Amino acid sequence: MERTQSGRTGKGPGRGTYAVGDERRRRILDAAVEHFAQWGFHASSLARIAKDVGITQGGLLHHFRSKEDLLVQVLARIDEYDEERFFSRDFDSAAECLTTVLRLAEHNSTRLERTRMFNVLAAEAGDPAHPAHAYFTARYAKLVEHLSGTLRRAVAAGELGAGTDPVGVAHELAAVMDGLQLQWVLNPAGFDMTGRLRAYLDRLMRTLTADGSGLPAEN
Amino acid sequence: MERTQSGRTGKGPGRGTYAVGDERRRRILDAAVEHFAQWGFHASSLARIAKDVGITQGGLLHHFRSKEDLLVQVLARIDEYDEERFFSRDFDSAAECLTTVLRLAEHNSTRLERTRMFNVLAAEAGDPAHPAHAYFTARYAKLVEHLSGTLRRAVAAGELGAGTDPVGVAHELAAVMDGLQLQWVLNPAGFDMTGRLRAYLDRLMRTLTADGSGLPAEN
DNA sequence: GTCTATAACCGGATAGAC
DNA sequence: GTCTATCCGGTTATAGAC
Repeated sequence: MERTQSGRTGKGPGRGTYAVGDERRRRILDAAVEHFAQWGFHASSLARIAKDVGITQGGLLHHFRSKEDLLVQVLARIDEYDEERFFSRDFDSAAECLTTVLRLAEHNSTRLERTRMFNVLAAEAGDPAHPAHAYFTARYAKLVEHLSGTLRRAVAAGELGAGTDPVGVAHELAAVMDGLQLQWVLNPAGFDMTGRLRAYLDRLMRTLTADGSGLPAEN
Repeated sequence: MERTQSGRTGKGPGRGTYAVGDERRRRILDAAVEHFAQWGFHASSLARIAKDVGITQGGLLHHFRSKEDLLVQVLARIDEYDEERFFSRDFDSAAECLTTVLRLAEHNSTRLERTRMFNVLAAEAGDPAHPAHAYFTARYAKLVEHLSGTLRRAVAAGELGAGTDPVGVAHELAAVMDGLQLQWVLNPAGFDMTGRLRAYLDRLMRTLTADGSGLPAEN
C-alpha cells in the first residue's frame, strides 16, 4: 500500500517486467486483501474478488496464475510496510524498538480489513497443508529473531536487566500484539488496541530496565 | 469432551430429550471440531465431516438441522469445560485465578485440533456477519468481566497494588493467551506455550503485587 | 487484457424410500 | 436413523474469441 515499486519481480502469467503503473494488478491485490479478511483463504472466491475490481474471474487469472499465487502475492505486498519500518532497521535501544512496535500497531489500527485478514490467515496457517503455513512460521521466526536480538543487545548495553530472557520476551511481545488485534477486530469501536499495547509496553520496560524507566514520555 | 451430561437441552431436528448415550451425535461433534480447525467454518464441508463419522451428509443433517446449527452446538460443547473450571468459580485471590488460567492453557496444549479451531473461528468471527460473531464477542466480554472482577477484589483485599488497572490487565491477559496459542499451533513441537504463559503470569504478579511475590511456587 | 464458454467438480439443503 | 436422489448454485481452471 505504501510502496509500489520496491521488489516487484514480475511473475504474472503474461508477463516480463511490469510497467510501473500496473493499476489493475494493484486493485486486484487490494480487493483480495478485503476478501481474504472476510472469508479467509479457502472460502474466498476469485469470481467475487474479480467482480469487486470490475472484471471477470477469467480476467483475474490473467494477472495471477492461480488462487494460491494470488495469496502469496498478497502476503508479499503486506510485508513491504513492516519490512521497511521494522525488520530492516537496527535499533539503538529497546525503547526505540518498542516505540516502533507501538507505531506499527497504531498503523494497523487504521486498517481493519488488513488486520482481520492477517488474523484469519495466521490462524488458518496453523494447518501445515495451508498455502500460507511456511510464510507464517517464517514470519514469526524472523520477528522473534529481530526482537530478541535487539533485546539481547539492550541487555549487553545495560539498558535492560541481566535477568531478561530475550527470546521469551520476544515471543510474549508477538503474542500480545496478535491477541490485542484479535480482540480489536471483534470490537473495533469499543477496544483501544493502541492504548492497551502502550500500557503493556510501558509496564514491560519498567519491569525489565535496570532503573525502572518505562517508554519515552512522548508515546 | 469432559462432560457429556450437563446442559444438553436437546434441540436436534428429530428430537425431544436425548438419551444419555447419544454416541453418534458426540462423534459428529468431535469430527466437526477437527474440520472447523483445519478449514474454518466456511470452507468445511458437511459431507467430509459425515464421511469421517461413517455416515452420509444426509444422515448428518438428521442430527443437526444445518451447518450453522452444527457450529453453534460445537461452540456450546467446547464451553462446557471452561465453564466448569473457570467461569463458574469465584476465586479467593488473583494468584489462584491466574494459576487456574495456567491450568487451562496446559489443558489446551494437549488438544491441538481444538485450539486451532478456536484460533480460526475467533479470527473469522471478526466479520460481524459470521455465525460465531456474537458468540465470540460475548465470550470475550464474559472473560474480561470475570478476570477484572477477580483482580478488582484482589486490589481491594490488598493482594495487588492500588495502581492496578483490572480491566486493562484482563484484556492483556486474554491477548497473551490467544497470541501464545496462535504461535503454538503454528509450531506445536518447538514452542512451549505453557512455559511462556507461566513466565508471563509470574512477572505480571511480581509487578502488580504489593510485596513483589510471583505465582505460587508449585506452578 | 479481457471476455465468454465450458469442463469437471463440490456446496448445502430437501424429499422420500426403507 | 440413515440412505439415495435431486435441486440449484458455486468453485477453480482452461480454451479460444476479440
